[in-house]
Amino acid sequence: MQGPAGVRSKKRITSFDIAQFAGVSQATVSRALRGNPEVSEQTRQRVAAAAAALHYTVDKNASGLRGNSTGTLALLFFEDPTPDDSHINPFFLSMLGSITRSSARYGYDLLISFQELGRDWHADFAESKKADGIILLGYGDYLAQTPRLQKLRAQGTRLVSWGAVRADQPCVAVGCDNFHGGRSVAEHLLDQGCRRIAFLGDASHHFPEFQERYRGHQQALHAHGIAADDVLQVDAESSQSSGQQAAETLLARGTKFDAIFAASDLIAIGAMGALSARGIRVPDDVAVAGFDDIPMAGFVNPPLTTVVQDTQLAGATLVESLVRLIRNEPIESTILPMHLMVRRSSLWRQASGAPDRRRGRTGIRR
Amino acid sequence: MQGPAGVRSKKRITSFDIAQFAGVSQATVSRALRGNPEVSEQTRQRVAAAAAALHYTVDKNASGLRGNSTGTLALLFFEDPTPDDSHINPFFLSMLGSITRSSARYGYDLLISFQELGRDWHADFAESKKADGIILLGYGDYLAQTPRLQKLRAQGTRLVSWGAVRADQPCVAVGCDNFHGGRSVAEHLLDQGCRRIAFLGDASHHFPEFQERYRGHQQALHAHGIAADDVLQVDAESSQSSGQQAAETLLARGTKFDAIFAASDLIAIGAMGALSARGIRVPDDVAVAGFDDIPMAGFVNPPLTTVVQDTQLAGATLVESLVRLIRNEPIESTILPMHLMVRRSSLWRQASGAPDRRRGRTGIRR
DNA sequence: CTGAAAGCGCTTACAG
DNA sequence: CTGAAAGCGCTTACAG
Repeated sequence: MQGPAGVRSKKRITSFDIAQFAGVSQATVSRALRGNPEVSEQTRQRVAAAAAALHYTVDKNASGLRGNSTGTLALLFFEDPTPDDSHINPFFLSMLGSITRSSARYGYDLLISFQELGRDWHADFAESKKADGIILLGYGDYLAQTPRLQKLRAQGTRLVSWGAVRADQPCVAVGCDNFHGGRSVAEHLLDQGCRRIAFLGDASHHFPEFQERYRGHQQALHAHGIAADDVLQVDAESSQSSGQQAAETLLARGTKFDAIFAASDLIAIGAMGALSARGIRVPDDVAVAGFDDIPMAGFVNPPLTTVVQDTQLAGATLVESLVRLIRNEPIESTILPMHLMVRRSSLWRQASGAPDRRRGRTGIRR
Repeated sequence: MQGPAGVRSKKRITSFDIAQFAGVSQATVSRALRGNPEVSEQTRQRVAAAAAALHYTVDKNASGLRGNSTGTLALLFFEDPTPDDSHINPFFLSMLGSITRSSARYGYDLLISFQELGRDWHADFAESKKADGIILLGYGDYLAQTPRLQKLRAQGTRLVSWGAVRADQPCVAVGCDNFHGGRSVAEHLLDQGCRRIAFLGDASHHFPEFQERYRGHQQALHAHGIAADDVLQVDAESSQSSGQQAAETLLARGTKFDAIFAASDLIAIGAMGALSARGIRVPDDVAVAGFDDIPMAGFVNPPLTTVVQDTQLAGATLVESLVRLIRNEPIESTILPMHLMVRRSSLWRQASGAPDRRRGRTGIRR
């Protein structure tokens, strides 16, 4: 259905054709098209006109082979290997659009690839010269990746990662202010009168973003003279099913709690499902808040209070950082601001009129 | 932060290094690594071992330049130029994951790019040899694209589009069964007792997918002896704001309606917002159904009845079709099955106990 | 400011 | 089954 097998109807147009058409040498065509300032404006325009007339575009492969850049950025999504080909975290999905647009704005193509965290991904992209630089995206155990990142960096590979920003980062990172995000969620829940706030999310150093959110949470508690209680923290990774399990684990512990701060919206939504299955009402019995503001967050019932990360800005910053790295311009890691978005799921005090409910009580009701 | 400016620490390893290491010629290395069957198994293994030992990967640019394939597929998202850098249609987003995975499975990299429908996109990808084939994704006015597609096809460009599958298609297409999807929605609404079913969506030939859905809708009405009423059709494109506007237009017409069949979930969600703002209850006053089953659909209130398209299968089929095209294997357009997912938003008859409500009535209440 | 020439790292006829 | 050689279409020193 696509024309004779293996036959392209036209011979490829090359820079030599443009040279002939414009009456200059092939080398000049190349210079003119690359915007080399040594080329005279008049020549540049003649070449540009010839290229347009013949619908010429520079061959990416030849250009990439001869020069030292490919004009391509690689976006690597890291996922834990899920058996069930499941959906991508919607938060990352919404960053994808902005990363793509930003790449285009800088004149780069974007190669995307899903990687399992365990796999030998480092060789592939930089070394086979598929891309000039790499953006790393994904929650995950960054600690396990550190040696690889350091090796890559030593080889001169340009890479920027999304996530936790810390001093010992093996590469330039862009992330949002997880600490203050976590603190503002906890403060908000405390303002609602909640006192026994559970935290659902792996708060170990294996998940530095969650860990920062938890640190913010703890600081807010501390400022209110409340001691953190380990029984209120349950590990979870960022998925609905993990959130559901974590909530069930929490319920099984039989401890009292009046709020849940979930380390991500997916965890929060999973947890709300578990609560609802037990007949526990949100926010009347338990206030719930998440993190990320995925598109779904405003549509669940009740709408989810969460922390908004500006994915547009995040994507743009990632790309800009990487481009600067490629151009050998100075660049530092960036912490982006976030803000709390209060929706109904966390309005606990308002949910009940009774002032006595402001004190700790059992979140578990039947 | 990434090592000395512009300096890569190692000299690039080439196929000549592997040749020397394995004690064969460079040509043999190339053949062995490409899986050329002429190479003896013993040699192939020695080369593979050498490549692994030296962490060698074939240079994509050189390979792409010399050979006639790039090992890359391009995914082009078409969007109407939205001024507000807004979010991508979640339906397409969820196909992205499956397309990426499928590409990897066939050994292709995936280049993605957002394109404005009006722009001169055709030259870029095929002609600059960035990709061996192109996947076109997006709702949009395909009719306006037909000449371009035909030109591309004449040039031997491999391309596969998602969307309407019709005889006069200018390229191989993969799409879901929009006609039967539309019919099953309408039948379901009729089963609920609805008789005046509005259709929100551009049903012209400019939006062939919506048009097919509308055709299915009309056929179901016809089978029930109901004449289609133009006053019940309002144009909308696939966005929440457009859906909201369309619902407002419908309400402004002052005509009676007891159900809305929205041509996409985003339209449906926008319409539900408009209804809710007027105090019209869903599904009690007006039943609503959508199309696509975006992740949000199950979370809106009330949960949205919709048509499920299998995005996993869709992505896999798109990639498989394109790969077959590239390999010059015979390939036809594919229509994928879909199924109705009934949720609460359409349970109109059940919503009210009164049997007399089964007949036409005003959807507009205050 | 422009041209002639080298060469990036492969793939693939062409021989043998 | 394997090797020597040509050449894909560029970019960029090197001259002038």
